[in-house]
Amino acid sequence: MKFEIVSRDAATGARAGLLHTPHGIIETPCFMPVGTAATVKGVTQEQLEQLGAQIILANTYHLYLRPGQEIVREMGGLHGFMSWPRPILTDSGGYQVMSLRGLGRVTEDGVHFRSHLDGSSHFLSPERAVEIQMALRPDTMMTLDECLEYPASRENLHRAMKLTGRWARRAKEHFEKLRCFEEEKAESRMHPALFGIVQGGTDMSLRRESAENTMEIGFAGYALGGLSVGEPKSETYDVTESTAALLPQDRPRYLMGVGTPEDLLECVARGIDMFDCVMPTRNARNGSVFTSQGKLVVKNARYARDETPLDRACECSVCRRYSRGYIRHLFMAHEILGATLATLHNLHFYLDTMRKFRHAIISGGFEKYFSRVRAGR
RNA sequence: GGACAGGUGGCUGAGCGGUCAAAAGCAGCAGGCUGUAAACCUGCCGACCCUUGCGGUCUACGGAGGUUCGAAUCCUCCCCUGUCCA
Repeated sequence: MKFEIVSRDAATGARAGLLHTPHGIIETPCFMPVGTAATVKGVTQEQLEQLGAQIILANTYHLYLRPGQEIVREMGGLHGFMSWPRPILTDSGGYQVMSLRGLGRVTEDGVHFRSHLDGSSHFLSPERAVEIQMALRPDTMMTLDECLEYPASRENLHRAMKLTGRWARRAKEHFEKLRCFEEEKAESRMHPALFGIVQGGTDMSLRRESAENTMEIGFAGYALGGLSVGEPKSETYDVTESTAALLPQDRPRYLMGVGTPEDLLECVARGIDMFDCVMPTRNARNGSVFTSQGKLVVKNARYARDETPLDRACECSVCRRYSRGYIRHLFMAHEILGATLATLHNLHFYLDTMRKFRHAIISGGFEKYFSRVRAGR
């Protein structure tokens, strides 16, 4: 997977690049909407294309449980299955180790867990995660990692980081084996790329060790995991900056699960190329939208008679046509369209924000942009 | 006209002598959401006051009386609603 850097900001770590994938070229920095169950909740694939989403996420754990990776494989992989022509990144299920921790048990081999759907027992290993993802056929897949909640003891962080490292090596080896097998059978010329994940919490010595180990194994791209799990913002930014600086210049850097619009700006400035987060979609469904003036809880009573759009400065299809008063009504009436309109707006806001960052990096105005936006807060 | 059943906070609806400003749900108000067990979750939800405390005062379980130290809860009368019988 080729990654070219098109432009670097002179004053910050920000960079603009092009990531070549089997399903097209992604302009970075980029935001990837989250579509866990092979759907970005509330919007259609056509709408995602119109919004300019270049790449979306899907989830190994969730798709393994339902409908099962074999069904997805038979139906043309994720791209055929969900009729999405652009790139897809699949997460490995590492996040579910944390979010569903009550249902799982981590061992050296992998994760034993009970399905949150029906309680049935399952086992996910680094090799298994690779196999499932190979069947899902994304453009980019992730190694299985262990993601810990904040706060975690240094001892536990160390253990999880070392385990993630051993899992990364196993995943890489299995991935290479499967790839060779595919090549022998001439099944595919367009292989997914595998990204490794750096763990270590907010402890920089652990982060450094994890980064060095992950780089030694060698991946097409490097992700920072285990951030924005409850730690103070300053720590998130410091760890991101210091860890990004350790990673190869010529590989994409992916900050997993982050974040707010503010987080995106701060972390683009620290050299991150890729982001994903459920915030724009989940918050939208819960009646809260992002605007150029900050967060707006559109379901609040104060907007009942508000004829203005969600964001006056926004040019999205929702803001061009619908009022806050109408959208609030849809939420109060539990009409599904409310969630869709808010999601369309939020995704536009996120995607447009990233496009602006990229444009600023390329045109040489990123630092000015960065300072202005920071000063505006 | 008669026989039952019933009238409780915006709604539905528990409570059936004190621990009741009154369960629960809904509605309403607000907050939270960061690699999605999330169209979810949490808090508030009679009024007023303050030293904001498992604080005080007032008003409140159809109406008016009564019994009782004490009544949404028991008694009497009245009003209203529903079902059934004439």
